[in-house]
Amino acid sequence: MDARKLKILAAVVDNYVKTGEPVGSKTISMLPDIKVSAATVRNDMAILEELGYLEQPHTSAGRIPTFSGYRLYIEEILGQKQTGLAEEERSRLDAMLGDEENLTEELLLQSASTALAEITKCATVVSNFAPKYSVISKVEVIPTGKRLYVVLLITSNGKIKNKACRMEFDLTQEHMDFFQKFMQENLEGVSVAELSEERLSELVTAVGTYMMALSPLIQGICEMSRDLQKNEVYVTGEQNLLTYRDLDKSEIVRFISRKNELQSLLDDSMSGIQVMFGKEGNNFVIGNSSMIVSKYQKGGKAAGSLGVIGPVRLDYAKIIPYIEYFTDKLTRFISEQGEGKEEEET
Amino acid sequence: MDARKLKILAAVVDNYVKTGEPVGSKTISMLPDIKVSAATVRNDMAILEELGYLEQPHTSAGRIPTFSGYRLYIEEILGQKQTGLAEEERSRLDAMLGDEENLTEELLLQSASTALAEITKCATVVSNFAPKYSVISKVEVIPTGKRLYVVLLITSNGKIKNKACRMEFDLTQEHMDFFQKFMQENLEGVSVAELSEERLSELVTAVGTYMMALSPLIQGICEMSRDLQKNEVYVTGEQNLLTYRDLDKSEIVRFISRKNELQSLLDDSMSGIQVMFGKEGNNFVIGNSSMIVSKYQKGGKAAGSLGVIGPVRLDYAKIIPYIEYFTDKLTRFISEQGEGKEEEET
DNA sequence: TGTTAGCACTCAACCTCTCGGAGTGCTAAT
DNA sequence: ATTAGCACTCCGAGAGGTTGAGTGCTAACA
Repeated sequence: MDARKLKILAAVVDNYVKTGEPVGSKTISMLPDIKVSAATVRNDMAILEELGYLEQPHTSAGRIPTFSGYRLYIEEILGQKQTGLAEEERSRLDAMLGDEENLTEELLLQSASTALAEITKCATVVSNFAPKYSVISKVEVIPTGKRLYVVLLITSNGKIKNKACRMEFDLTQEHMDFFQKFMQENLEGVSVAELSEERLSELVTAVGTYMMALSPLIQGICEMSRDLQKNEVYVTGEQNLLTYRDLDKSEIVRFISRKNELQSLLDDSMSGIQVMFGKEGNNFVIGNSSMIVSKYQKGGKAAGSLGVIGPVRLDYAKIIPYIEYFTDKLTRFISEQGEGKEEEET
Repeated sequence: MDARKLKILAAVVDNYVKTGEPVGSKTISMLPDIKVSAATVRNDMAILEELGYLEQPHTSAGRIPTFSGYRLYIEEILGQKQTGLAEEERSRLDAMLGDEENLTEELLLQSASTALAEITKCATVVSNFAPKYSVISKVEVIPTGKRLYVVLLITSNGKIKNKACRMEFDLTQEHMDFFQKFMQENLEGVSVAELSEERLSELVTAVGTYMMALSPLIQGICEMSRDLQKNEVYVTGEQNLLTYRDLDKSEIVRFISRKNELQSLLDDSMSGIQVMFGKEGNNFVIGNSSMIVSKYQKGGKAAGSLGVIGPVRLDYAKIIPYIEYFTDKLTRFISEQGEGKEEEET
């Protein structure tokens, strides 16, 4: 695989991304940094096709990149890129994030993902790995109607969950005080990760038959803790996907309604930029789509990921730096925020 | 407008809804309850066209209903329908709502809207009018990080809002206790509707310069109260819209991203079934679409609405009873729930 | 041995033309 | 008032032809 072939591959990708049309040998031979004739390019393209990097939609059409072709191209880009973004681009991105007042991790994630969706005209995906170290900091019960109570669960990292529970009968103030005190004592400081069903059912038995009636509340806590342990995945800008002709509309629809399954693709295992192509195995994602994600960190560990989902035909050279910029920013922001918290937790 | 013309109009609508093709005179003349010949039907159709109820896509094609045609048709349906749903259909719908355990108004709304989306293959819209009579029942501040606090607002009808606020400096326990007590005293029992910006800024001044630093928290309450006063509008099943050929895809996309503007169409003014057609003035809705909504009630007043958005070409005769069934159910459910609450509030 | 010009070949895309059929409006008869 | 008959309109599907971009191969060339 000599340098010229790589150059030709890159030219095919660039051109195809730009125009959406198969790229012919003549087009490439006329590029400024290709010094050889169309015939030579043709020979090389035939070889690239044999190697599985290019393909022809039909005889007598130009070539388009295969998934492997894109992969190789992206590796090339990632290998040589060290330039990062121009100053003006960075400030443009910053402007899109909105004012820095009152910023929280969540808000930053949100604005980053909408900004990314707007720039790239793709759907963006954000996931927030359930922090292993967060602990319960508060449990509360609030009556909101006849035999209707809301249980509130607050974690050390500021997540608030609430759940309405219907009871068999009205609770007395005494009941509620007891429950709250009991839960506070038994759950405060308990890591969310440890909040298993068993642990809670232990509590139910500990609470005794007298308090049997409180089990809906405990059930509620159970459900909330399960939610808290789940990685959250949000997708924004799905509409953007509809504008691409090379994505199948009905697949997009299926994807949108099953997007929670994305979770399985986004765990905290890998780090750095990761590019996946649709329908290479994972058969719920959209065929002919690609997903670019990068992780952001918290205390040295992957804390979540941010990325885009779009057609395979994407301007990777532009989009990858954008995503990296945002995840870097998130990592930095969190570490600044985190300082105070770490102290608190020691 | 004699009975036969109405029958013919209805036949055109029925047929067009079923097939999507313009309907010709011959098709209609062969229907069992049309006793006249095709030529007669043609004459009547020409008159119906003159009256603006039918139109021709082009000469020498069949007729399709105009918006007015649909309107008239729907009025007819609404006029004569009193049958309601068959028992089996009702139980089918009930089954789709899931188990009745632990049901809240919100959950019921949610399951009704997903069920409706599934049955009708349309998008469904749900709005929850901000209840005018709900009052603040609890205010709370919880520290969640360095200079980071969450303010919690709970209303008498069980709505919980929370907002993270970044402060200039860390609050002492004393500060927090003061704030909480102060707010509790001044806001508890205050109707959400009265929670204007002015009222809150009065509080800020009342609190004095000493507590000036607490203004981010009060700001937070401000924002939450604004949210609480807003009618909530949710749309589900937008994907379904994409499957209709007679809706413009790009309009759907625009609609999805601007769906919060629906709010303006869904206020608590009217009640009963209401059918609107896209692009008859409201120019943000989807052209050639229709929206059927019905209101559900709480204490005799409209409390929210539930409906579907789909192509104009809808089986109104089926869908309208479905929607009515769900809104009736909601009204009933709420009034059962409400009993306890009303007592509480007196 | 790598590169290039030349040439025959392929195939999608586009245009044009034709033709059938569904449906109409009108008129005259019932 | 209703109907049969008839000439007319126009969409849409299909057939056929042309164009042009692009290819693979071969033979000549450095």
